[in-house]
Amino acid sequence: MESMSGLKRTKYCGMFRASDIGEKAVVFGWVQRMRNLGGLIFIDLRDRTGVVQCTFDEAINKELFDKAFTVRSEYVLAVAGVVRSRGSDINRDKPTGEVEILASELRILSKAETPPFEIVEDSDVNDMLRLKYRYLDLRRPDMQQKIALRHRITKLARDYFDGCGFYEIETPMLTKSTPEGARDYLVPSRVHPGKFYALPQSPQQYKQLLMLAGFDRYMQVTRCFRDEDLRADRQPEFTQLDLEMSFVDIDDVIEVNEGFISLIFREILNLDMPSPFPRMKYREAMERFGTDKPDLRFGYELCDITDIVKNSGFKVFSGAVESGGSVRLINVNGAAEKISRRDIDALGEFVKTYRAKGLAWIKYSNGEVSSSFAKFMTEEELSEIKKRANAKDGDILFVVADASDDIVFASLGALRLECARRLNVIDESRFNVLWITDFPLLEYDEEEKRFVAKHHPFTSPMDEDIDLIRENPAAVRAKAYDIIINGTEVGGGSIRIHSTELQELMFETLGFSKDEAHARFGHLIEAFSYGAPPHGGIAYGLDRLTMLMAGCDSIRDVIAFPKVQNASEPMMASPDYVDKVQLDELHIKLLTEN
RNA sequence: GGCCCGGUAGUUCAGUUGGUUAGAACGCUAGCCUGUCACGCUAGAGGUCGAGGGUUCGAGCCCCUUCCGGGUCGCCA
Repeated sequence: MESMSGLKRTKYCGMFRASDIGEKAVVFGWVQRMRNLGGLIFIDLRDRTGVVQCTFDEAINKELFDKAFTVRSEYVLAVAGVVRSRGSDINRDKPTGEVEILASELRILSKAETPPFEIVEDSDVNDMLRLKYRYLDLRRPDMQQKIALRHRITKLARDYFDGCGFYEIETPMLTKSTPEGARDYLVPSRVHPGKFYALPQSPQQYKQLLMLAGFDRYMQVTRCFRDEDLRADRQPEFTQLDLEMSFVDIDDVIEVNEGFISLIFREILNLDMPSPFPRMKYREAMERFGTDKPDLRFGYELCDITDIVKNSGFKVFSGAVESGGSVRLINVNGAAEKISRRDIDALGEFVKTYRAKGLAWIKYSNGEVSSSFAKFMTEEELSEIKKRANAKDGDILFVVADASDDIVFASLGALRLECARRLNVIDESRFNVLWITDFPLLEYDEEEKRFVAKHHPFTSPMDEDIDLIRENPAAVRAKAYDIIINGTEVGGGSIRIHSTELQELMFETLGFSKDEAHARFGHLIEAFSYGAPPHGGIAYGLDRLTMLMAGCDSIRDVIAFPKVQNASEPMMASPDYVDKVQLDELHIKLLTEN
């Protein structure tokens, strides 16, 4: 091990260009690769900006050459020398390919074991191994770029919202468990035996209280915690870009945020996102795409044929209608020849995961019709279906019938995406952004036999729907909006309730007694009584936004130290057992033996 | 909690109806090589086939259990 003392970096490795020829250079970095040609050694030295080639010539300096010979991959080096041209041997694939550093000094600052996997771009290594050695995985250039991209998004966010008059204000991590919503991560209290803090699922109540406090505009880049199962786009701890504004209605929030989204796409991806962004009502999104986060980069829209088949001889269809459900289809245009019977069977299994009972289909191919259900239908019904679906020769239609609209929507919405993926019809270079608005305020929960808030209990109903709350809660629309990019919900927000009366009515509708409501949310209700401005906001999933902009399939790729499916973290090996002394101090007794 | 997919050398993978000594590429080690840049050439080392049990004359392959990972449904106000 040698000291770096006396050396000062002149430039990052990836920054050397022809204009630097003749300059003295000092670089620090990791050995990407060594090429020994016998008498001539090239070492590619890597830092976060890229690689630069360092050259060691036996004929020029035998001692230095011999030292370079001992270098291995991932050693940490300091190299001093002179930048020189590579003459005719330039490498056009690398930004630094025209030059090299002819070394006059080499210091080995740290040796390295052979890493468990190669540190190269786009390496295809088992996730568990990558995460166990995440510090090595993060050395890979593509990972460095993703983390850098994330930094740029947060930096632009802070600057942009600062320019719009937002204050960045921190809210507590140790807070209180909330009755509704996701499971909380709990933190035991040493000083209060038997009591627990909860880590925030979101700073929702705090940011509303900041509006009542008169800060007018607030933003925060903050960690949130939800103890639920993981997905490719869900981690137990994740980062929200959280905003709240006073004296605003829906359009005011949307306008500020369209400015932000346009800015980051322009600055980072050099893409123009013309605002205003399209808006679609929740009901339309469900009817056309079967989901409240539609990907509009392709067609295959849903089509309702309930009225056509309600009296048909096919009991699967007519029965579903009789039970109050619906029959809908998607037309996978031009795919009749590309989807085999085996594929259809697989897609049938696919929709069953969404609780559909089966998948009916009809194929128009070379003037012939084949179908799983045509024999039960009249010619008239079949021609009506074809007409409604706008089907042509070469198309295949998939039909789902169910007594529950939710199941029809969920399965066809997912099937639509699955077909698009299988047929590779999505233009991945495009970004499709839109707002979904007019969400229902409430949903009926069959298990709890009561209405629950679709968004959260502080969401304001539409002004014109307030009177409906008592007589027809299901029909009340919320002042809520989600921003969807490429079929991913990257943000959501709402205008909040700011009157005590309306908030109490809301709690009443959700089935809380007055006492319960005050026990759980008394602080908020009381706060509203001291002068609350109309306010609303939005929260972005920063991980998801970064994932989309980085072109990744999982948010784990844009989180430095993510967790795996069982919510553990392989590198630190968390969670872990703790000492009994620690537990005693926290007044905790385990039910299971360690 | 359910369903689907996967686990073979350091890494990524192949491995035939169950049949001799489990292979390839990359990486690694050593030697040669002065213009490479995925350097080249030569040689070599490297395997509890995730774990446990079973069937069989014989299991990487078949069966059971289990662990781990990925995706997903439920869940995620």
